[in-house]
Amino acid sequence: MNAAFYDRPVVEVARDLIGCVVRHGECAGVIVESEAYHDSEPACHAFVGLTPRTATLFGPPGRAYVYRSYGIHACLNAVCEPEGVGAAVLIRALEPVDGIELMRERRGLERLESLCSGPGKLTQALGIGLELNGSDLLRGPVVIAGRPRAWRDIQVAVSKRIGITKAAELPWRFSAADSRFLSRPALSRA
DNA sequence: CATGGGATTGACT
DNA sequence: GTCAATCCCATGC
Repeated sequence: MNAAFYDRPVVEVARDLIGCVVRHGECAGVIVESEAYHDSEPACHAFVGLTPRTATLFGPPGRAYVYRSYGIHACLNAVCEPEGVGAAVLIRALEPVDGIELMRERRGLERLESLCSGPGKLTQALGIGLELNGSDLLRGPVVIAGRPRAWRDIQVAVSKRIGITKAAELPWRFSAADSRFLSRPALSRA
């Protein structure tokens, strides 16, 4: 993975991240669900413009945007598009690959399919907190690597984004077809 | 300075 | 299916 990968239209990057690997320390998982957000549409945090909260989104591509959701959870995004454009891909679900026992400890759960099947779950499983906001996804501590061979020709499904009230009709959610590790099934349409 | 709303989750009816 | 937990921060007075 290189810097140019993220310096592209955010919807393309969201699709291409399916099958890629997120790693933090000994824990890692394959991305099976993602969503695109862009400052031109109101569901994106960057829609309000450049503020302290959105500064990371408008910064250089290839960085992590980590924010607190509902006062409780952290959610991980990959910042995309050129500096000055507020856009990012929300990582919504992973298929656990490495460090599974540590994930189980952090989550307090055994079931493999429940460890990373949601944006707040996977940050808990991988130990990703707000202190990693703005960190470099090419250098770490959190890194995203390209698709393993087995995931090279995976089928990607398209659907509507989940859990938002504004611009909810945009088909900007992507998922690995038939994955058992999604936050919700991808029933849908392009 | 006070207020209100989430890109969610897990527990409960 | 319903609902509370909990906190950052954008907005408005």
